Amino acid sequence: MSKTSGDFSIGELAEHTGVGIETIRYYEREGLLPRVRRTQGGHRLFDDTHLHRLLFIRRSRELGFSGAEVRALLRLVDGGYTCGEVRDLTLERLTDVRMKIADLRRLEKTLAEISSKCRGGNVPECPVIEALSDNFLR
Amino acid sequence: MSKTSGDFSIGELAEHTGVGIETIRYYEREGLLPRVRRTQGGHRLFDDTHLHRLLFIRRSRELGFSGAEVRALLRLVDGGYTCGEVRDLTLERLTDVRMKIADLRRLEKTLAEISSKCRGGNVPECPVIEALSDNFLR
DNA sequence: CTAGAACCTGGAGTGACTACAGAATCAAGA
DNA sequence: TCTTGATTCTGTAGTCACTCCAGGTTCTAG
Repeated sequence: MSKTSGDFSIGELAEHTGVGIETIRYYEREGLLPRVRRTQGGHRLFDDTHLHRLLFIRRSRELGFSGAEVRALLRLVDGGYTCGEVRDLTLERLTDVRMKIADLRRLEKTLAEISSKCRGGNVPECPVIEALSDNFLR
Repeated sequence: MSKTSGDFSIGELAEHTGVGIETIRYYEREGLLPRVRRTQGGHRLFDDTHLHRLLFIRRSRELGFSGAEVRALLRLVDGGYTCGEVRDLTLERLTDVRMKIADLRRLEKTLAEISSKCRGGNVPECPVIEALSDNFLR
């Protein structure tokens, strides 16, 4: 089996998707990507289906889905999913993200407050430190 | 050295803070918590300072600070810094937090968008999957 | 045909825990 | 005081999602 026009080497696939070579091999090992064709010499030959699946995986990961969740999404894709199942996963993720944002905004407020009280200089006693240890993160 | 009124066992500390026993030991090993007193038998004896520090660490971790970042925050608390240094470090954290918030808000927007298009149910066509599969995310 | 770029496998390392085995210690009741 | 069962101890290994490396093989352009 040799490379034809529609095929990618692993390096080309990595370049097209922004996913590292090692990571692609890892995904294959873990079964997120299906087993792939090889050349006589053993080099991997990918095609468009791999490209799409890999982009799907990358986007899902970027959105914060865990490996297991990506696996679940892929199972749904592969085997006749229902819209409801997918929506549940997505909404769970959304709730999670919103909670993290709320937490970070509280922290931002605290950090902004205490840093605004400080005008720098070499004074070794700084009220910020007290604010940090007492107030910080309630 | 034996346990007195102000002391906690590791189990009590875990219960008070919601941090697992193994994780507390891990933090001590990694130097996030200072070396702790022991009974004659070798059991750890914690006090309020450990309690506060542990709560601080837990909260920071929950907010997505890495171990290294928590370490930096703790150095702030521990002192030995001039007011100027403290302010710089605080502002660095603040920038960091704001970037994290921006990232998460983009993420939230995307998740909300794609999940809002979905009405659930048993329909086998799902806009979430389509969104993940197509080029529509950037 | 050859040089060197790209690729291969198997294994180890990372960060931040988490789990476990087997031994020692502790606290409370008889 | 003794016993019993809960708790804690150390040290090691496992988890997740990669990432890096060594040492060897294959591919491709000139």
